[in-house]
Order: sequence, then structure tokens, then C-alpha cells
Amino acid sequence: MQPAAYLDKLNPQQRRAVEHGVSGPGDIAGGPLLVIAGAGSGKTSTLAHRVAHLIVNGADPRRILLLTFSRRAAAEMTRRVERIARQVLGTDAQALIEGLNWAGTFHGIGARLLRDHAAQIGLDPSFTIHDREDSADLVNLIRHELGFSKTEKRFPAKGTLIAIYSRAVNAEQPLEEVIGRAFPWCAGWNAELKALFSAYVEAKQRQNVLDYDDLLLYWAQMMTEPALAAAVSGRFDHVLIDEYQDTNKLQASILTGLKPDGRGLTVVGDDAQSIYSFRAATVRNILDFPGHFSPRADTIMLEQNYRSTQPILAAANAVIDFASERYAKNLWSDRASGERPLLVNVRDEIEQANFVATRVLENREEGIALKSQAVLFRAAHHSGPLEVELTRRNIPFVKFGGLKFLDSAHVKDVLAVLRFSENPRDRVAGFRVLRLLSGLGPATAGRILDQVNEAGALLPALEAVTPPPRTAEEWPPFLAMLAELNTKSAGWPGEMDVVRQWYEPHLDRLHEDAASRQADLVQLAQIAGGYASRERFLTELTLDPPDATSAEAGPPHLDEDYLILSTIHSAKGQEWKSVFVLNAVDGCIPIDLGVGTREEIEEERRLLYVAMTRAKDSLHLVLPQRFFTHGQAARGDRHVYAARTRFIPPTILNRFAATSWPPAQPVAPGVQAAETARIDIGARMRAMWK
DNA sequence: GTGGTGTTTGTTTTT
DNA sequence: CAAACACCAC
Repeated sequence: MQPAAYLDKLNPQQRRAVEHGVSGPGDIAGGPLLVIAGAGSGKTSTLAHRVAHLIVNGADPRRILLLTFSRRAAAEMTRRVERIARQVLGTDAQALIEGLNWAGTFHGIGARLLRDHAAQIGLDPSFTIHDREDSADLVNLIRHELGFSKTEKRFPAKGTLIAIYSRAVNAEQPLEEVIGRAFPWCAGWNAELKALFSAYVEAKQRQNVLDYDDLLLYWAQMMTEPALAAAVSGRFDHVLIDEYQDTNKLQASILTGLKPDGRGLTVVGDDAQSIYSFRAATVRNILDFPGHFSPRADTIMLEQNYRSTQPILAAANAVIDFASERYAKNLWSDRASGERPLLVNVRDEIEQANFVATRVLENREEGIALKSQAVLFRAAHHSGPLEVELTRRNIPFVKFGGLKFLDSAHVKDVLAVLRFSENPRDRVAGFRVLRLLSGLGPATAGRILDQVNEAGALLPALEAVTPPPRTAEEWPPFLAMLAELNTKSAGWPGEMDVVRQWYEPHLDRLHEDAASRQADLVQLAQIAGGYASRERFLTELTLDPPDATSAEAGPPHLDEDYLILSTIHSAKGQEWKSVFVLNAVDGCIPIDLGVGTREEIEEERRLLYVAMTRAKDSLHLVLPQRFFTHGQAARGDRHVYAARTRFIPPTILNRFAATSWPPAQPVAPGVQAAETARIDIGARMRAMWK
């Protein structure tokens, strides 16, 4: 074997990271390693090379745990590992990489480990998983049961409650501290909150459901029990974690349990890109990592940026230079260019949409595919006017982030039926399903679920129920459907069709726009076909929902070209030739809700940094000057004026070029308005013949 | 108890 | 401006 020729194109730092602890074939157990990887510094490539290098030197891929931030990232990583390994090992690589099946998110891997070890921790392996909304629904149920919905002073709403609970769990902080620091307006309810959370935990256990936090919490608890900890840790020789800056204390505890002495442990991340503190992620994890071990973990910095041109990087660096605490690093690029990032002033969001659509098409004429361009924004609804404009101009786009189609009522209904069948004790699912029947409200549903619970089995209990008179007609088909699911005769994904067939008349009755919702369900059935079983489908869909509406639509879309729309959060780890950042104004970046504490503002600053560093060749920040306020008639004129984001103060304006759009014209305002109108009508006339 | 109607509220990012 | 909530008629 040619010694490590495949490592030749790595720079010295990357190469050190890849070879850390690997002395030669068979001798590959190194101490803990921290890689601080600046934006665009080849982080994914370095991690993939390291995994491949370990395997090439004899590591057993079945005993490598690779924790990533999303399943998409895990798939991408696996693909790259395979490509690298194939260069060295030829066709043998295929079989080896198939063994690399412990790659996924903390939550996904947690779910697998918990099912594997369910018996040892008193868990029924058929547990179902509640997403955030299900958890909130269950909390709400308890909130009512305990009488907190009728308090004299307003009691926190379900969303707030689950947020408090989740933060306490993930930050490993006592309730008092969480409320004091993050939810000061909820102070004074400590005793009530404790009672409520205690009831919530009991309810989850009775119903055999786990929420997102439980997947981590149970895993962490397993690691505190020596025998179990040994069993779990013993599965893995190497543990590698990507995006470590976005992990929380609970996740760090899991790692400590897995690899107490740090041998075989590699974490990679960039403190400057930490943007998930609302999920209790703490940059302290990455800052304090080296000191957790003795001797200290080795730290390697990747500072050469291969992605962006020098002017883009200089502007991004200027923005992040104001950050208060971080690993000092000096990101540099040798991709020269004369083009500074552009600050584009536009009149309002309508003009912003106009500008972006126009520039995107111009870029496309110059040979930059739509797919190589992205529009990024702070909040999902910021892209609303742009989506209208893109549709009008027939520019295809795919949107990442924001509302998923899994959140729509009809999709949740169908999933609830499957979940109820899988785990009859799942009360949130059962409640939702029963209430689909006409004449059956919350009271009756609650009573029926109590009976199911007592009987311990779904079908016998339901057969014994006398439904209310108005439900009588719909009851037998309902039971027949559940019975068919129970026999598993339809197989998977056949069961999906069984449910859809039963659901169709209810859909027609409940929703005006039944037809378009029916189309969504066809798509859901198609997605279902991609999973091996009902259990895997339900679990993985909850933990890794399709992140774009048309992302899973299948092959027909693959060769089409489309523009990327994405929240900044969902843009993590990605790059495009041309990037547009919408609403680079105070109130949007930073978002007006996020300026409460200094930490929140710092995180907003990092968000802008992440957005800017996605761009390879061209970067536009768009600044609408007026925003029309909500809560007025469609053509109302109430508006507010916005200022340039505070993260680009006058002192660093020289890193940018500024312009206005549409370009100023030497005509009177009245004439200009008339011109705008004429263009608009012309477009409509042309559209008539499309 | 259910389901329809009118009123109020609160509004980010996601595993 | 949508969803949660309160209220009222069957």
C-alpha cells in the first residue's frame, strides 16, 4: 500500500487532525482531540478523511460512532468516507463502509440504543416518540388537569412550559436557575411548575412515550450505571462528533460517559458558529473540552478558508471580531477578488423580492445555476414576499426550514393513527385519532382511552365501547381499520394505504381544501415507502423530518434546477456561489425578540457571520428601509423604518460596497410610479399566454 | 358533551 | 393573521 498518498492534498493542520493518534496499521488508539475548524476550512473533508484513515489502518467500522447534527450530514459524511476509502482499498471499501452504520444524530442514535437496551432499563421497546408539539399537547393536558388553566394570574402557556422543562433537562440546571436566567417572567410559579413537570414525567412513563429530551436523558442515565455504561461504551472504539459547538451539557455528559478518559474521542466544531443556544447548546462545551482530560486534549486549528473570496471573508471577519468571547483565530483565504460584499438598499420588502429575483436571473444568464444560489433569512416568514415574486416569475425554488409539511393537521392525523396502533397507551395520538370521528369530543375520547389503558390491549377494549349515538355509523369502519393494522396483513407501506382509505371521508368532512391535502398524503405514502418498517418510519420521521417540502419528492426533481431558500439555521454547513441575505436590518438580524440579553445578541451576531460565510464568490445583504406593519388592511400604509443591522457599524462599512435598487433615475417620483405600474401590467399580459 | 361562532392573543431559530 | 380560547345553542 502506498503510504497515505490520499492524504497529500490536505494542508499540514488538516493532516495532523487526520493522523492524530494513528501510528500505523493496527496502532490507532489516540488520546482526545479537539479540532477548531473555521468556516469553510474543509471541516467535513477532514473528518471524513480521519474516519477513512482509521478504517484503512484497521479500525472496525462497526465500532465507530459518528455523531452529526442532522441525518443529511451523516449521509454526506458516510458518502465521502466511502469515496476516500475506495481510493485506497478499491472495491473492498464497499463492504467495509456498509459496516459504518452508527452514523446519525445524538437523538437518532439514542433512540436505537434505548430500543436495544430497553429490557435492561425497564422500557417497553415499542415506545413511541413525541415531537415538540406532541409534548406540548401532553403538557397542556396536565396543565388543565391540575387546574393551572384557571389560575387568577396568567399561568405560562404550553409552549413556554415545555421550553422551561427542556432547558432544565438539556442544560442540567435546577428549575429555579432556569427560570431565573431564561424565563424571569415565570418567576413565582416554582412549586406549581415542579408539580406539573413531575406529573408530566409520570404521564410519559404510563403512556410508554419518550420526548426528544428523554432520548438524551435516558442515554445519559444509562451511562451512570457501571454495568450498562460498560455495555454501551464497549460497542465503540472511536467516537467522533461534528458541530460540537452546538451540543449542550447533557450531550457532553453522554460523551464523558462513553469515553471517560477521552481515548478514541474526536470533536470538531467552531465556536464562532454556535447558533443553537435556544436549545441549551453551550459554547463552553467546546471551549472547555481540552481541560476535561489529563493530559489535556490536543487542539488543532484549521484556519485556511477554501470557500470564500478574500473580500467576503474580510467582511465576515470584521463582523465576528466584535464577538466577546471566542477562540482567537485568524481565518484567511488566498482567493483574490475585487468584489466586496454589497449592501443593497431597497425601499421595502416588495422591492427586496424584486431585486433578488432580478439578480438571481441575471446570475443564471451568466452561467450560475439556480442551485448554486441561495437566499438566507433569519425567520421562515421573512421569505414570504419573495416566494410570491418567484412564483409569479416562474422561478422554481425549494425552501428549507420553517413549517414542515409534517406539521399540517391532515398529515399529523394519519401519523397519529399509525402511532396509536403501534402504542395504544400513547394518549396524545389516541386523543387526536378518536376526535376525528364526528360526535366524539374530548370527554368521550378521554373516557375511551382510560378503558383502553385499563384493558391493556387496544382492540378488545374498543370493541367493548358503546360509542355515542352520533358516532355509531363511523365506529365499525374505524374498528375494522385498526383491526387490519393489528394483523399486519397489509405489510409496510401497505398499512399507509389502509389508513388513508379510512381517513379520506373524514378529510372531506373536516377540510374545505380536501383535494390538496389528499395530495400531501399521497406524498406521505411515497415517503413511507422509503422506510423498512412502520416503527422505523415513525421514529425516523419524528427525529429527522424531511427538511424541505419537495426534498423527498423523488427522482423527477433531481435533474431540475431550483433556487435555495433557507433559514440561516438550516443553512449550517452548506455553501453556495452566490448568497443573498434578506432583511439585514435591526429587528430582523438581530430579531427584535432576541435582544433581551447580551448572550442573545451575541448569538444573533454569530448568525449573521454564519450567513455571510456561506458565500463563495458573491454576497449581497439586502436592507429594506420600510416594513409594513401587520394587523391592518391589505393595502394599508402603516409602516416602520428600519436601520442597518447593528452588527455592521460605520467603522467596518469600508469592508462593503453600498448601492441602491432600483438604480436612481433622474425622473420625478410621480413619473417613476407610473413606470412601475406599466411594467407590472406588461408582465400580466405576457403571463396570459404562458 | 359536542361543535359552531366570535374574541383575543402573541409572533424565531430545531433535534 | 393564525390559532387558542371563551361562550352559547343544540
